[in-house]
Amino acid sequence: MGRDLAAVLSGPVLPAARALLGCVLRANGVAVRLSEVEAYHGMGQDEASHAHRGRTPRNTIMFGPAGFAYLYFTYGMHWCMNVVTEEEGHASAVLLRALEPVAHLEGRTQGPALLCKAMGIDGRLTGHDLVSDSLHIDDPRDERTIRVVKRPRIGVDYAGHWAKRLLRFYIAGNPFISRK
DNA sequence: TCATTGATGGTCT
DNA sequence: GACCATCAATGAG
Repeated sequence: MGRDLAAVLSGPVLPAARALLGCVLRANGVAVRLSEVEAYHGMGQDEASHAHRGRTPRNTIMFGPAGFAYLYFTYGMHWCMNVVTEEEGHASAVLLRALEPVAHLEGRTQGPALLCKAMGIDGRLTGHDLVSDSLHIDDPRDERTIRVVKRPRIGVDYAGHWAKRLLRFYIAGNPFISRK
């Protein structure tokens, strides 16, 4: 991971989420481009965040330093991946919701669980950093400006006014999006 | 096109 | 015991 991206991930979650759009994720030898993400704030704030009630065994990686993977298992069958952001002790993260293949890739990639399935990512990677051979995120430093669409997050209707906040981001015009 | 539901099991109260 | 940052299949309109 480049120095600039690492610095942004160590800062506030909104710019971090924005910066991850268009970045190249590589896992198990496959490279893809991130096309849709969601931002989740830390403890005591965001009612949709896994960390909002405090630290538990599951979410403890969210409280660590930025640039690590937080994997969680949900609905009895799906893995979803986050990138931890902000400084150690602040539990915010960015959920990876969809990606655009850059080479041949089997299966659909529009949705957080589909993304993990297609990339062969599961709970074994939780707590893993994003600078290794098996898991890596890089900013391609593309000169093109990415137009970002902001929408409410998916599947968090229980979260009161936090459900309405525009914390879901995707690349405008990109077809690899989980939902219109 | 939209709403509903079953699958399936970890996590937290 | 209830809930769940999901997905695919189903059926109504």
